[in-house]
Amino acid sequence: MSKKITIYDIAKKLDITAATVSRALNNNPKIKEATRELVLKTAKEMNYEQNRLAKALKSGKSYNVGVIVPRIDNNFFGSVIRGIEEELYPEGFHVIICQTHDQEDLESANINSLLNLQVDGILMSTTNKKNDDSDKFERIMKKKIPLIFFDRKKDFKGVSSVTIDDFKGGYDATQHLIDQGNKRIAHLSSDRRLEIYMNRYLGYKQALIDNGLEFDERLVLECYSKVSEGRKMAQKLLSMENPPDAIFSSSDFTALGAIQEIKSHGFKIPEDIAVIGFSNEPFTRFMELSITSIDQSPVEMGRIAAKVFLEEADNNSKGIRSEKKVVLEPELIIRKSSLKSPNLVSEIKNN
Amino acid sequence: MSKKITIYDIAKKLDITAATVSRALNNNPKIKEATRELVLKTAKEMNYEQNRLAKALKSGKSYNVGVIVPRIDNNFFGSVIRGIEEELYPEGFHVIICQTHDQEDLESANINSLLNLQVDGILMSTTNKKNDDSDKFERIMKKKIPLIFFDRKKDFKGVSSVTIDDFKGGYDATQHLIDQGNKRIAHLSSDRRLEIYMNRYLGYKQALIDNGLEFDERLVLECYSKVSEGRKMAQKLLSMENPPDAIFSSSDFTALGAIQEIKSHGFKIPEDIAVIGFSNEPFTRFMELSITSIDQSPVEMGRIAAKVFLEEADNNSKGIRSEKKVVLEPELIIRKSSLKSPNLVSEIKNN
DNA sequence: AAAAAACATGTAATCGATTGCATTATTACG
DNA sequence: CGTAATAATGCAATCGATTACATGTTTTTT
Repeated sequence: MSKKITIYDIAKKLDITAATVSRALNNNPKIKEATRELVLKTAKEMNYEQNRLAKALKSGKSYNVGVIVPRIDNNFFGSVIRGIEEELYPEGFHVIICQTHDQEDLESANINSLLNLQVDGILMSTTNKKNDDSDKFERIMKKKIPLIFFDRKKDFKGVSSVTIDDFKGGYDATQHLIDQGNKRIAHLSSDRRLEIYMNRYLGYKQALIDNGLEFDERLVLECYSKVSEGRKMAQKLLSMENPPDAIFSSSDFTALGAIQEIKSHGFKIPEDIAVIGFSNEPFTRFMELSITSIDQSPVEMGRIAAKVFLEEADNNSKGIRSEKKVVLEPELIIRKSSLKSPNLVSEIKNN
Repeated sequence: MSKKITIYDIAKKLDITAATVSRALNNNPKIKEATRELVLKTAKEMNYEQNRLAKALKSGKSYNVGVIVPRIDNNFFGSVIRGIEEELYPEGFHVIICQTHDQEDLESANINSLLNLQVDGILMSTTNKKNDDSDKFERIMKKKIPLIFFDRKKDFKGVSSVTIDDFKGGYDATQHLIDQGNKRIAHLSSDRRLEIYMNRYLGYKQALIDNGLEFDERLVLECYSKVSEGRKMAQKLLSMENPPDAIFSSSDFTALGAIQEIKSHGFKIPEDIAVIGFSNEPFTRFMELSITSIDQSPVEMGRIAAKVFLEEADNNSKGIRSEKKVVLEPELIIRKSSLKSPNLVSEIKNN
């Protein structure tokens, strides 16, 4: 039965006002020490718990932040969310999760839905590909609540973002393949209307150019980030009159598919064809033929995104507008799938 | 600037009362059709959005549910949450995520925190191991909001749960190993104060007994669910005077560690030692030496947990108390790490 | 000891939406 | 056409906490 105890109940019991109780509980300096202690003690005795909805309604702050991702059952996004949650929880914020499944209409719906909930901020990895469709983001900005992009960002003035340097990731991966003696390097890309894929592609291209290698349009294929797609693409590459000697994939999953396909054709990895993925998914290091990949430090990304949010929320309350673009360094994790020089094998990290 | 539009703004504009506006927006039948339409139209024009906090305060329902898991950057829990989110979102509920990191004090803190938020229900996979420490759960039950356990449950009267039949999982895995001709089967267990691990262990034991095999206490080792621990345990097993010919691990990660260790000693899998894991983590099927495992259909588990919550919330409002214990069937996914009979190799599913 | 200053508490409005009850407008019917 | 019945709307309280402002109380100062 135990009904909810409110400050009025405490007030009645002590024969004082709810206002006094509220102040006592909030450490308002105008309250006599004795009163405060009495209130605190009574509150504990009566098992009082603040109604956060009421507080939120009054203050306009819900102490909830919305996080929108394509999907959560995925190591990368799961890890980012973990970082966000861990950073925000100690500050009293709660994290509300929404998934878009890469559908733009769901993304809009999620945004509306979160705004209705009066979230204090939105952290998201967008799935938005059209440039003209920025209304939904403007709705957030109009509400004056912080909007922070992570990984998949959109460029707006006044909007912060935390990303990794995808260009450098693509560049480093390609440079590594070149250093290993590969000359004809293919690239498995993905929807380049998303900045991340475009930048990985551009990094790849630049590395080729900087090293005086030919950039062959036909060696760049676009596909979804799925194992099966990787297999298909590898098949295409293998059937070319002049197949590549290495593949830089913008996804670990397509890299895996490519590896499976290449092996099934009797080719050796990395000797015949070297392969590099992107994201450093857990399985890349678990494989017997471990896969070289680019680590994006997702937990760190989440933590930083959360910190940026906290800063902005703070600035916001002071009327300051801020914009922060954090770019993290990608880390090339060299593993067996790309390392030809036997004298370097010992350098392979086991994790 | 655009301040938030409330029903009062609409009321003022139309020269009617907020009450009428509220009723019109809520399709109250007492409102004249013309008025309703006018209100709806005006609301749209003015870009009205309901303040869910106010509604929640008044109704006592927040349309938020809390989900507590050990961690979210883990395929299993990520997938369960995905299922929960997908089921609840269309019903207007939002999912608030909390992580316990397997620390019981954090679990308590999370529960308190969610209760303060006035969540309408809590879905959780407990990390609680002590039997006496049920106060925190009772706090939830006292609040009369649905509490649903998934995967790692606690048994309380009136509390629902969605789990898989871990006993059967353990039994099936062991039976499969026996069917493959193994006689000395070890078991890598984990903290058996948690029902799931206890049940997997019991299933393993029962299968041995049912098949007339000796149950050797020394072949049961307990460790954390980590790759490194799996290696350690495998080392122990290999150094026995009479090592096992198969290992059933209650975790895919320890299974992987064991496989790595076994291979490094020059033994063949599954010929010398067969290995089975538990959870069907993505990497188990990606490996070249794919790992046999038990699938727990996590997304489904999440969906069902969410459905049970919805039912209970509904019952609750009708004053009905309900309790539902759903037990899902585990599925043995046979892969290379356990399949000795060459004539069956073709049966291995590729996914 | 009176006035001023400092301190502690009370009063009442507010956040935005909902809802039982009262009131008014409309329709129906004899 | 008057009145009962019904439909539509208004009034005001409520959910629980916060807070500017008013009021009351104690302490300090001279």
